[in-house]
Amino acid sequence: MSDLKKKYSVFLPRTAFPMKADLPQREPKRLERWKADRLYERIEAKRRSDNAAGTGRGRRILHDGPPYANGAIHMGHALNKILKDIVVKSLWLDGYESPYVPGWDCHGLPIEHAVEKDLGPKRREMPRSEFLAKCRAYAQKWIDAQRTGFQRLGVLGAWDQPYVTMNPIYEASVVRLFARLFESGAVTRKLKVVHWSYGARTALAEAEVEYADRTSSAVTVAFPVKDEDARKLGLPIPFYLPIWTTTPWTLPSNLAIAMHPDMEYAIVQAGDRYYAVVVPLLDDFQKKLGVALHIKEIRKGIAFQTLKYRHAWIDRESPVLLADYVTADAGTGLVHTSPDHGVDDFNLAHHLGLLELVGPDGRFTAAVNDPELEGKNVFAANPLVVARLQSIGALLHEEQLTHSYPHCWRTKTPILFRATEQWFITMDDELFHTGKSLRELGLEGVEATQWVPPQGRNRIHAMISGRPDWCISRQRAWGTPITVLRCSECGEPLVCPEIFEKAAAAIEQEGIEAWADLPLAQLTPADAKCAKCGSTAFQKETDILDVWIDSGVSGVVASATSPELRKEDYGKYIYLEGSDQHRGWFHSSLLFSLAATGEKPYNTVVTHGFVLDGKGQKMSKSLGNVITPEEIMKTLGADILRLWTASVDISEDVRISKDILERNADAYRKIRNTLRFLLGALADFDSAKDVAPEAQWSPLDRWVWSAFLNLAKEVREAYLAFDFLKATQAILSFCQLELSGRYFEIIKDRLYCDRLDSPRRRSCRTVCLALAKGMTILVAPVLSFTADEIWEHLPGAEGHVFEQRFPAGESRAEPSSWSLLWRIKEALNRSLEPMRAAKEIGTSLDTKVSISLSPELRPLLASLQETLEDLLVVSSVDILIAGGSPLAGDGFELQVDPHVGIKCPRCWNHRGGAGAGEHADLCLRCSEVVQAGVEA
RNA sequence: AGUCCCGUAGCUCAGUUGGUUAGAGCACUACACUGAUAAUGUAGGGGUCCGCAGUUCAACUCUGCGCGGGACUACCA
Repeated sequence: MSDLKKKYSVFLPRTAFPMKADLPQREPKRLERWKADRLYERIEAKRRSDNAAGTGRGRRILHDGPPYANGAIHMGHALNKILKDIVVKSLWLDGYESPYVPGWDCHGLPIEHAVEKDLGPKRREMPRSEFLAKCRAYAQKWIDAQRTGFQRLGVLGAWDQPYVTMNPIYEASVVRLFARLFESGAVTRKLKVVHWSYGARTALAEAEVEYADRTSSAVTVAFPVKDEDARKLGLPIPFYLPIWTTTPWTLPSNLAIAMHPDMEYAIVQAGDRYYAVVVPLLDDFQKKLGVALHIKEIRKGIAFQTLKYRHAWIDRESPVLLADYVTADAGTGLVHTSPDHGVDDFNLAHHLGLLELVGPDGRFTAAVNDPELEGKNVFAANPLVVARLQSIGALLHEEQLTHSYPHCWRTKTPILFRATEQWFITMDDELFHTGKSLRELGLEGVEATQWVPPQGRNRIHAMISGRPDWCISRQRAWGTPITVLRCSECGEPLVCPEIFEKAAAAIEQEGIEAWADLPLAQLTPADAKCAKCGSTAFQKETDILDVWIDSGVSGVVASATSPELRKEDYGKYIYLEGSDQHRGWFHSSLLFSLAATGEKPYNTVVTHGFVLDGKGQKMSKSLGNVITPEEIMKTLGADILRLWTASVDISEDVRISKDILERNADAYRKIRNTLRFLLGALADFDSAKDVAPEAQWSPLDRWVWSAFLNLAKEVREAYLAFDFLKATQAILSFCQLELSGRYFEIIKDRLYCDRLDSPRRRSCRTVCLALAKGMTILVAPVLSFTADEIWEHLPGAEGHVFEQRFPAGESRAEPSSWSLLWRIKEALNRSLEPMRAAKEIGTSLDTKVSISLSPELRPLLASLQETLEDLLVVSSVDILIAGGSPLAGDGFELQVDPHVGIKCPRCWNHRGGAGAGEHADLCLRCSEVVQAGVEA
């Protein structure tokens, strides 16, 4: 029997496109080819010529947020870069020029530290410029590593010409833009409270602070109120304000006491004194004093608004101030305030002046005017202060408190907060004589930007409304220098355009290293004189700029310096970054660009969540749940990772795990096999003679093409709206339902068994080719490697898949008739199941179906103009028009029975027995095909 | 600790202004096919919509309080 079966040949799918993807092996080879073909440049050139010819859609550009050039790429990088690549590729396929210029952020502390760590003690002897060169080399190493990693993900872009913040041209641009910040009136110099390491004698950035447990003396101290001041407010006498602090050494700098305006304070008698204490802490206060408290009355904090008090031992009168940040967690609800040594304190009370009693070495200066304290380290002074409080009767209580306290991570000394002079970008002063402040301009910019998802708008709006002036100076080395001079006598800065330009010119040649080496004499203007003290001696400023300025002006600098970008691109960029960049790059780009140019860089900002593990936990070494792009490249390949990227809801945090990736590999196989079937159907397809004009397409082919056009519209719109999840789910579902489940099942017969030149086979193959092309294009932004591979196997495909345009066209569906057919088919499938279970049938071709139809449905089915046996993949169909009462439910009923006819050995339907001679058991169609084959 | 965001099948996601029996794809199970074959088709099972309380004729959907997760800002007198 088996050789009888073999006797009849059918036209099976045939393609060189392999079922097994082998992505980890094949992708790198494909990458090499892309590189050799200069694929990126080729696509861009194509879009440029389209635009020149008037057939393009103009320019739409995603501006890359620069990753920090430190360390190997992680999943967060991969997610971000792949998303950007999907955007760029969708724009290409929609007909835009969309140059993608990747960037790197290179200056700053983490690199400086890494290099210092490598150098060890050698760092101290090293000239600044040499140290900077080491930092430069370190950053370059990681740029190269990351570039390789990003390219491996399939990201196309101007990898040969990235923008790099440590490029001398970039550095010089930043210096020039900084000069413009001065011109715009955005820069001021003022005091700020910073983390100060007396061990390193420097201000520390957040990242340099580490927390460790420390035991401090926590004291409760009574500050007296003058009797006459107490009387003015009707307070009992003698009246004291008790405060609690863990840093007794800051008491000489006390300039105010903060109370909460709305909290209730009890006026209590303890022994022969009266105190104010916030109500929830009364018990605590009583325990500390060890005597009974008698509550006299209760007042809100605001009632103390005008109260003045005396310092515990210094001859000084200070005010009570109201502050919302006061809590009733610990202490007394009255907060010791020294603007020199606390951020809140400074913000609340710096108008009272700063005392500057503590020097950079952490010792009290002569200004303290106290022989016992002068010259003492502040932490060593703590016991002295406590003893003094004890002796004058101001100490109500002392205890040892172990708490988490900031330490300098290099010298391990405890940190103090210290007010120092720094450079700031001012948020509320008028800029450019526009009558508007940077804050106002920023908020306008937020309104004029499209935020995706829309919640981003609120988030950044709140930050810009509330943010303080931006401190932009750092006492570090690896960064853009603040190219001003300082008076050698009094430290007053000398800022002038001439110096900026000279510095910029030198830096443009040799990088920021040039600033340290630039001779002072060359820089100093001829008649320079200190505005404050009249001195003519100057030295170069050694502070550098906050790295956020570097990256914040990347849009401005890249537009001006990248060969692929133009000045007019600025202002219309798409930004796409993790949601943390609301506070980071979106924020700095908006403010610094506005301050330097008066214009914001972007008009669309897209954000995505963070990558978590399969359980929604943050990835960390200690949890052992870290997945790296590198290992995915080795095991599954970039297209699987890309599919994952396009299958999760990026507006929230996203999850990844081996299991989740495996699901995506399954989905990938489904798509790959669907495309492979189409390619197989196109074996030996000759575009010259096998194409059927659309007017001759069969109804079924027109149906599937309409369905495809609907899909293409949905997918294109989803891509352009950054909704990649929707795009891939639609594609996947189309592969599964419309193509594999419906269309392919039906066309197998005509593809395999019709004669080669049958009109419906030709129509079908024409549509298969269109579907294959179209699907490949739709999938290309995500499955770039695979799309490229398919394109090579497509008959008559020209150019590169990324040079194509999204398929478009009006869908001409006849939805009601086809949806009726699919409902009938579903019902049929359900009734087939029990028959299979009973071993009455195997395939649906073993059956005959009677359909009882409501009369009004008859024309619908007739309008399909296809043979129902073919559409339902059964051997025969009878239509019975139901008379009398209309049929319930869907308007049809099915009667399914095993077909008893002769099975055609070639096409397996049961309409056999129509052939002649030795082919007697064939069906009519097959016998004709076989006959023709014999004759030919 | 504060602010903001999130919590629907094993997984990834839909779920219109509150309104019948909460959907899709994958995975799983079974069956069929062996002419998409390390494929393919069909059917089926599976959900206290994080928990509790409230508003309502009616809550996955609105409110409050928890729990869990994440981002940001702090660590504080």
